[in-house]
Amino acid sequence: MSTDQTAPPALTTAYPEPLWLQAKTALRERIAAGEVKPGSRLPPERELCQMLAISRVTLRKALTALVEEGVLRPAHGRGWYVAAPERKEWPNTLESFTETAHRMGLVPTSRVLRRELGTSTFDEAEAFQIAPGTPLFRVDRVRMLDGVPIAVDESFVPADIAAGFDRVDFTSRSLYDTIAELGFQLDRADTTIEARPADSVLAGHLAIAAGTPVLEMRQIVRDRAQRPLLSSAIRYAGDRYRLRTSFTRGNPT
Amino acid sequence: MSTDQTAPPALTTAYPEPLWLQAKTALRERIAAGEVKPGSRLPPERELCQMLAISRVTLRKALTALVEEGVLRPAHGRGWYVAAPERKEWPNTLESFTETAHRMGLVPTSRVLRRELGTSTFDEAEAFQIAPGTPLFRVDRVRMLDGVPIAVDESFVPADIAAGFDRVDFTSRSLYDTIAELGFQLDRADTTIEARPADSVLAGHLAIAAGTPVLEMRQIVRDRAQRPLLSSAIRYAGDRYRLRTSFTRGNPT
DNA sequence: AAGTGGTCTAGACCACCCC
DNA sequence: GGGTGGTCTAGACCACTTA
Repeated sequence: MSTDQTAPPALTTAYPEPLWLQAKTALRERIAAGEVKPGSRLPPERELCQMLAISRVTLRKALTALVEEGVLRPAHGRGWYVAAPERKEWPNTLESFTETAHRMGLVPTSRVLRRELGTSTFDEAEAFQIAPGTPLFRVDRVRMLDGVPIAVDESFVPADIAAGFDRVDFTSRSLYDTIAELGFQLDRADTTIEARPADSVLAGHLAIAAGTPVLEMRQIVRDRAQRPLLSSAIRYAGDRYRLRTSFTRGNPT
Repeated sequence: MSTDQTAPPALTTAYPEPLWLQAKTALRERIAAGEVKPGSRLPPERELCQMLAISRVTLRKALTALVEEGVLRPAHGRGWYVAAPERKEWPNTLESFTETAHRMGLVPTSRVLRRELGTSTFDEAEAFQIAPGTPLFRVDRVRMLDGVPIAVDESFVPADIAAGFDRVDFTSRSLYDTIAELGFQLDRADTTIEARPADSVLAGHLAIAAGTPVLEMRQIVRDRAQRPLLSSAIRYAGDRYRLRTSFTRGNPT
């Protein structure tokens, strides 16, 4: 055992966790605990080095890693700042109607316009990759926030998946969640979005004038086997709703 | 020892580019040139240090950056390997205007309406998390397919990033690609989408009637450090365009 | 001018892989 | 073993911000 050059075993002399990782989690926890509030500055690097008893290079590795996580932001001659807590858990998912409602502190409800078991038309069959005439479960709903109509949702589900759906109360339940809770692995949703004028029927349901801009989103949701589970068309009153999402362009982590 | 502790930098004494960045591009170019083929090993770090005349820490910063780009893969006791040029299609990217054009066999072009260096307003400054009055580069363009106007694009870029952009021909070049080629790591694009009626100016550019539905997409594109690089608002004629994407669902929980 | 982050170095030791 | 990447340090200088 030759001399250990200096390194007084500060607090944690453990091999399992690299020092910079320990520092990173320590810093993140302090920030999460509110010791340093969002928007305010961290102590200077040289100071943090003393506090954590690590070198500056190591500290900076921890700080840089926290930047990638979106926790910190560096500012050259000024210091390290805590980023606004804008953290989304699933950054690549579209914010759902329910999520939007909760973010805005509103109550989402639905009024069922139609709910039936029919047979698929040629177009529907093509979308689902099934034979025309195959039974399809259909639900049409007006979706509301605090009782104000926001959108009209037309959804189709293959009948074999939708067994028992005629007993579900879709005024408060999400069709999406209902399918997921049946154990199906929802994987991806191919989506198109466009702006269209409202026709008279839609305008009636939304209490807007015919011809008013409407945001139309069509989705086909598939499971891991790429089997279509749900096809939906939602039409939002243009001035009452806004889709929110975050696209990624980088490498996976 | 004769000392001169502050060793004069050897060959590349350039201030503008950090050494590790020079090393990174040098390595990437060598790999791209085929000097090291995909799947094979790079020379040992200590050797590369000599070749590039830089310290190991600096070299490793370059190597790590190339990992983030997907060019290299580290293997602990074995070496650094050139990653297979697997071009993954990131599932959650929005189909770009150019991609849409190619898929449909049409030619995308742009007409520049405005291109100027101005100062940021309060709103713009807030979006970019910079001080109001900070210089911003702005480009307004009409985007066309086979000469038919499809959308109007208003984009803002911080002036320090946009250095030299006044010499770029944006009638055929993508603003997005231009930024990416400068070496910025575009990471995510926070997006909102809504349907609005066209105002008279917009309607004029798109040759549609005022009040016609328009699809409005606003994005803020950030790099890995979550620094805003680009803010844009694109308004598509409702009956001439459709956004296409695919969302994935993080399903655990 | 002082304070802060950004870059860089030389050298050390550890953990992993393979012979 | 010997070679390789992974971590860590102390100290230096540079660039940016603020006063």
